[in-house]
Amino acid sequence: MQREHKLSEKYNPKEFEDSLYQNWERKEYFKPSMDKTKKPYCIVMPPPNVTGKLHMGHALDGTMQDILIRYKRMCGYNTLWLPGTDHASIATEVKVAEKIKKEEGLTKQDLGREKFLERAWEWTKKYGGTIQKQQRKLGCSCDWDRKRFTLDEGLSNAVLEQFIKLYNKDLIYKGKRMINWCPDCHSTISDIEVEYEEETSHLWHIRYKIAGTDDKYVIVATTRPETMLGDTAVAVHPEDERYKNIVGKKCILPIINKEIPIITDEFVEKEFGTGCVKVTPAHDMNDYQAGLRNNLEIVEVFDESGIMNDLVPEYQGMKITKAREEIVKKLEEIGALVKIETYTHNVGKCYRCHNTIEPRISEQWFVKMEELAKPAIESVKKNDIKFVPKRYEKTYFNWMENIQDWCISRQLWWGHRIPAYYCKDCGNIIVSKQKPEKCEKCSSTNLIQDEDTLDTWFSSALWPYSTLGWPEDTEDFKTFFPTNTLVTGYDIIFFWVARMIFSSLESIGTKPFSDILIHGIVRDSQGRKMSKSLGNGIDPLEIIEKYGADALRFSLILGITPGNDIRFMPEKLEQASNFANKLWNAARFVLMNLEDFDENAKISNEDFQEEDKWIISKLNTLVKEVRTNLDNYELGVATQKIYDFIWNEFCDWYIEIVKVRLYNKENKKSRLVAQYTLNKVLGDSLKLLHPIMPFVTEQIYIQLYNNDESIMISKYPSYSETEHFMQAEKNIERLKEIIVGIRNMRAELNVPNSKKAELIFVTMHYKNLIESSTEFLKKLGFSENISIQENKNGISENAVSVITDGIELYIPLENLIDMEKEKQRKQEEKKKIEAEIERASKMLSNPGFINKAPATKIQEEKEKLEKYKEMLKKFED
RNA sequence: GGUCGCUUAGCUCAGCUGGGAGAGCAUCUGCCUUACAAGCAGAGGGUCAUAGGUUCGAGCCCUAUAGCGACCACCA
Repeated sequence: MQREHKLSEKYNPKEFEDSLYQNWERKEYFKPSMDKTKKPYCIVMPPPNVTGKLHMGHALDGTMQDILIRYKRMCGYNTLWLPGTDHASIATEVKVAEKIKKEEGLTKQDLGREKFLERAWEWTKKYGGTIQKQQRKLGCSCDWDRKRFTLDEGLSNAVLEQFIKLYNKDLIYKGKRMINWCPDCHSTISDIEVEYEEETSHLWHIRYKIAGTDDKYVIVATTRPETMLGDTAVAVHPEDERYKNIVGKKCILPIINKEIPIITDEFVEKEFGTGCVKVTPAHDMNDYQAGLRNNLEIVEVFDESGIMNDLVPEYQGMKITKAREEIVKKLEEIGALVKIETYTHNVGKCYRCHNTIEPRISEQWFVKMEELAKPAIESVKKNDIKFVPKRYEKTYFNWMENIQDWCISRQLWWGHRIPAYYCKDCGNIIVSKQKPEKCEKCSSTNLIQDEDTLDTWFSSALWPYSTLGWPEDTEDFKTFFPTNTLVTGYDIIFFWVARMIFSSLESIGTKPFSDILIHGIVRDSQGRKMSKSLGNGIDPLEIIEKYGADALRFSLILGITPGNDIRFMPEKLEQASNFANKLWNAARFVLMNLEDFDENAKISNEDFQEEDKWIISKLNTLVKEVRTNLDNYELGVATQKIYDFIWNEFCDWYIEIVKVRLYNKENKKSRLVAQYTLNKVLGDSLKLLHPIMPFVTEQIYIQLYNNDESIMISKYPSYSETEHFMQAEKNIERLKEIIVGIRNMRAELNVPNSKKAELIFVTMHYKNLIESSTEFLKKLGFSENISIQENKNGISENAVSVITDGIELYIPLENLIDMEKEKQRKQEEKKKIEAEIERASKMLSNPGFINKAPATKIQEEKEKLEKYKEMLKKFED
């Protein structure tokens, strides 16, 4: 059969990446087979923000997942990779509000809830598909028909179901607590959404007069003088001798001249400031706790927008910052300000808008964490769920073991509205999926729903099962849950991973996934985090445009270790793209020489020449190792090994060795076997590489096998005992050594490759091997004739020698070289061997080594010593 | 304050359960050898942060120290 290939002369990913992808999608290769006889394997994709754009982090995340899913698919699993997006409540709401403000000059409130949500949906519909288009560009083989969105009907139902379940079990409650309030987003945020930033400010020392005295004072130090209006005590450490005498007395709050008690509490640090703390339970987390312990009154100073309330009319209506200035000024006037120190401390900021967080007391919905955390810790402890790398377990435990209740209500509109209804008449709370007809208690129909929505992570926490159809008992859910691998960055272990675990354990009773593959973040070439403000972000789409998706994927994966950050180096892209190019050209060569290849020809082991067995055996070992690496999530090493094999073994050696056979059309059998081997090795290499570089491999594969079957549904190569040829591996390695020796010698003695020279081999053991390899030895050894003899008889004293274990090679080059240089070279070689002998003998003469080292190791060293001794003799002959 | 990670060639990083230090880029020397100059063939370059310890043997295990980084906690 005549074959021809259609690979263009230059590797150009743009020519084929998109069309291959469309073809895969059209043929529904991304869909699970739902074949019951196959083992299921499922990855649920971490949902990016619905209106987001693909960044490098997504690219890394997507590539890793795609490698795993493609690998498992080729291994015969019934695979599902389920994609989707998150509504990202605050992020989206802020963006939409900004747009409306900019375009129409209206605020959210002007527009009203209903209208605002309409706009948000419009926005979502407009930008919602962007990231998925981009993931397609990257080659992600997700089943797009199953894509989910956290605000979909099904998922929203799951959210309600979960909420009600937890509420009925008393695991969700409404309570008045101190929460983190973002005055700008006008909403609560959870503890982990607060980011602490260092800020240089002041420490104001203020004196409070002790009641009943004229000249006795207590001095407190504070970073927030404006909250002093809400002070309801001053606290000192119980063991602080300095203040023993005033404890239990009262002091007078300046400005409002109110008497407040002086109390003791353990939370006060004696060494800090003056050792006296003003306690403002309404506006500080610690003070709040201290207030609870000491039964202190709670006095609020400002409202939810950060505006001073009517506590002191003078400051009413001021912003916090303004009030601070005014109050400091006032304190100075009345002589209560003792000193101002410059002070650097951490200030809590909103992770979204980066404005200062105000701790406030407010009535909110919480998830009770204590009970939920226990099984979540347990399942990781007993390895039911495994972190890769393992060290992240510690991070997880640390957090889970110290977890606080989770504030889940948000004063936002874009999200799942809390399914709680309040009876206006009797105050009863009814939690139900739909608005009840009437109050269960008083039968009033005057019911209103809670205004708040849920934390976006509440719905994300259900993602692994809500996307599969839960609470319905769907086919997908039955087949794929619990899912297998979760791939995500360490930055969302708390936000997301931990919450998925306890949510699933609680409401379904099983883990949501078995393995958690954690990766780091992609940094810029200087190691900085990529960020909008720095403008150092690299757009994966630009990279794909320039280098192709394969190169991007390869550069992100090669040589990485799980859980470590990676630096994005443009040089690495060059490497990746060069590799694709190398493979492309190798494929062109193979295809060129396969034009008359008979695929149906029967080849048996006896037909192979030594080099065929060598490469097949090498490939066989590679297959075994790569499978193990991929099974253990060592994507970086697996990639490195495939790269090394294709470039350094297959291209650099096998193809070069086999050229002679391909060009000699006389010896049909030899040529056919070479063709067979090329075909097989290239084909299997493509398969091995396919999960990492899906596009080039497919493009070549189609040409190689000249049919319609896609590489992505082909069988991943597996190790075969019958393809293991130890002796052939050793033999070819020996010949490689000889050839490298010749090349070295020529380079060092400046013998141009165009000067052909005779090769005289002296060997007993490798006679047959060399005889059967003369053709390629001539080519790679820059020679036109080769002779083999069993001893050195008749060889010129001045012939250049290359000595290896078991083979001596003499090359009569006397007329072409500087004999002085050759002598030096020989001396160097000899020295190296002597050094080896010394090393081995030293080891073997060490009684400790002989007594304690494993026998195999000792034997190995003995053999080496013998070998080098033998070689040294050859030098001295 | 606590936890974790990193420190290996000029640069960016690999190095699995301890058994002769690797890659890519950069540098230097030769090559347009009919798949590939995005290439081929060679070369140089490392007391594996420091100091101890365990071991016959340590880049790898243990202890301490230093520098860098991340996360958690939050002393007002």
